[in-house]
Amino acid sequence: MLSERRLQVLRAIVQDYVGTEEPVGSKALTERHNLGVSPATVRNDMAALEDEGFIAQPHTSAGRIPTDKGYRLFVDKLAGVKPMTAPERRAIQNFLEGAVDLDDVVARTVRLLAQLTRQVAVVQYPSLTRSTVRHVELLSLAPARLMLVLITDTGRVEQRMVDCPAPFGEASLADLRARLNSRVAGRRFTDVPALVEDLAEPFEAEDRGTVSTVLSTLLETLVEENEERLMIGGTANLTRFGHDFPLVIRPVLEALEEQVVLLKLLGEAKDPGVTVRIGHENAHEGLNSTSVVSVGYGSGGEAVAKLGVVGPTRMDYPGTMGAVRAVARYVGQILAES
Amino acid sequence: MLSERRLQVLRAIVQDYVGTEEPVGSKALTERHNLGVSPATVRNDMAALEDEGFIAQPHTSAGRIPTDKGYRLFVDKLAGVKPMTAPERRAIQNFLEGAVDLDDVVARTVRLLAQLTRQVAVVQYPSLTRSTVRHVELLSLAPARLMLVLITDTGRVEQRMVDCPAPFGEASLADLRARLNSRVAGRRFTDVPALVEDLAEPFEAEDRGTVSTVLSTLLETLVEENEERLMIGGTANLTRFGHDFPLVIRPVLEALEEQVVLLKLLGEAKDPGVTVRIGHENAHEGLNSTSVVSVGYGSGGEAVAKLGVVGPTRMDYPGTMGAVRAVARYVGQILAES
DNA sequence: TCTGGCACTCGCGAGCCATGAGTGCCAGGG
DNA sequence: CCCTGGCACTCATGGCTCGCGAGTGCCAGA
Repeated sequence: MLSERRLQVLRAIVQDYVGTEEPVGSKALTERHNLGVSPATVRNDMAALEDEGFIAQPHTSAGRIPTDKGYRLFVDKLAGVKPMTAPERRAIQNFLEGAVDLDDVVARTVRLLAQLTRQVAVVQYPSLTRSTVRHVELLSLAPARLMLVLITDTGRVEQRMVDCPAPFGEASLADLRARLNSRVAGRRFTDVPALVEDLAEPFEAEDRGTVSTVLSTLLETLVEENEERLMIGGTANLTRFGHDFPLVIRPVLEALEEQVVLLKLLGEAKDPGVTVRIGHENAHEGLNSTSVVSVGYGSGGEAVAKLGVVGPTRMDYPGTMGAVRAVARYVGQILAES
Repeated sequence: MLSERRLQVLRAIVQDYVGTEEPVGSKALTERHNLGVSPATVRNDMAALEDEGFIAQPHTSAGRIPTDKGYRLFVDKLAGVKPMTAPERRAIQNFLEGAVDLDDVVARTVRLLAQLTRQVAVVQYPSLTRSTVRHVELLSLAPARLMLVLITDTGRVEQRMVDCPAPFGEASLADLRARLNSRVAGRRFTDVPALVEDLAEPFEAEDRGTVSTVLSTLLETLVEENEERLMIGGTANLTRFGHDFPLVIRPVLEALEEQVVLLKLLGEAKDPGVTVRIGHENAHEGLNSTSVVSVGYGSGGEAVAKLGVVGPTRMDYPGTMGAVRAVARYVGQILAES
């Protein structure tokens, strides 16, 4: 097992490297951190850390840089989450409170995260599956054409066209609208299928076709919208990646364009708290030299979606984790209020 | 005035430079294009073109590259728009026809444009001001709380909460819904304010407050939504910018994050056809080394929004213009159908 | 187990030079 | 008057050497 001092050496290496972007040597370490030992001792410790795979040297006569494994240890054991200061928290709250609708909340959150962390921010829209139905509306656009509008408790609105197998009268429409809402309003999306199962029964034979078409469209909407949307921002921060960045930035940009990839990325994190995936821990190849810090957020006790940032593995983990956690908390509050 | 041959020399320079990314010299020019004259003659022409500001040399002993002014002349006089081939057109149409709703149309358009041009694509959502109202729906969420849903002919849906000054009965609601739709359905957004002016009059005194609240919310929606949305994609193509790209890419990414900047960018183009803004012709500083190719598109004869691409000034203008024009045409078709 | 000392490695930047692409200019010919 | 071949000149580029110095590993002694 690694001695206490060796862990401190690792911590110092991570901190210095994150700060300077340059490989850190034994001498510089003893100067900047008072470890109470000489460079030679530190060298021995570094050799041990390298044997264990926590640090590596880019070329023979250079200092050491942390490996993914080194960052992992740092995050797990050596560093906490740096809480936001009170003024920062107030600023976050003020900024988010100005939002007028759900799109705006998400847009503001992305901007905020990107600015606070100076990294690329990713925010998932609140998921429909965990949401509840506020209202279902049916509009008649043409004799055999309806529009179905679904309104969720998070303020999201989804609409679908429905082509009816047969003309559908206004009276039937009002009837269906009333029955539908009395069944599903206030209920969770996941419960809806069971709740509407026998809804077509009371209708006249001629209307049943349309009713079941409407119902299946509704159910489809629930399922389809599980391909959840998300918003990203702060891509300009990619230029902070480092000197070799032309090679690194391209796959990252490509990955960021693939919503599927990002959703999987966020989805993988199962922890209730802040999750950090470092370098090769990310399944997607293009993101092998990035770290992803993510956390769930939600309007109640329950997480309805995730948000996070993507940055270089060489990032300020405590600060980033603190910012991500704080933003998630306040977004949750805002959603609960509205 | 520039002789015919000099224009051909300029055209050849632009084409070669776009192809090779390297300054082009007199000898290479005569070899690759059969101009029928010797390198020495070309040199004289080049000197003249340089005097006029159409080309420049990065350093003394290097070839020439086109200036913004050179590209401008090329686009205006020397190059046409390269039409898409039939298979390309079919592919565009097929790809866009798979779209299920407006969001999907825009998303697909962005992807398509980015792929065809290998550049950054920007697509503006169809504007509300030029659209017409398909339907206005009013839902009662609570005794004194309504939801207003606005559906446009382009398939866009906007919703707003309305807090009523007094409870509003179901009968009044149905009445208002009917009157409202009979007035505005099928009408242009710009005409709506005049059309609903006296709509509150037939109502009972106790309801008038609510009616006028609803109306003003509706009008607000029209105005607010002039802050139009847009979608961008293909940012990974920024890596094609060239060798010096770290310096260039950053301001571009920053500009792309500012929707306001992009909207202004697209808005500036007034031509009915494809508009090209080259390098410093772009008002925004960060985009001084990029060119923007944009065009309006719309579901009828009229343009309801713009789309375009942002790329390096050294781009294949004829091909890009062709792709942009073709995509706009097919998006218009798709919108008209739905 | 820590420390000081010492020899060794090797990436980096400076300086130097040859190369060659490309230019401008000029004098001669159609 | 315009085009052409020739010629001298410029200068960025790439290969090369070389010294510097940061950083290491190892060892002997406290």
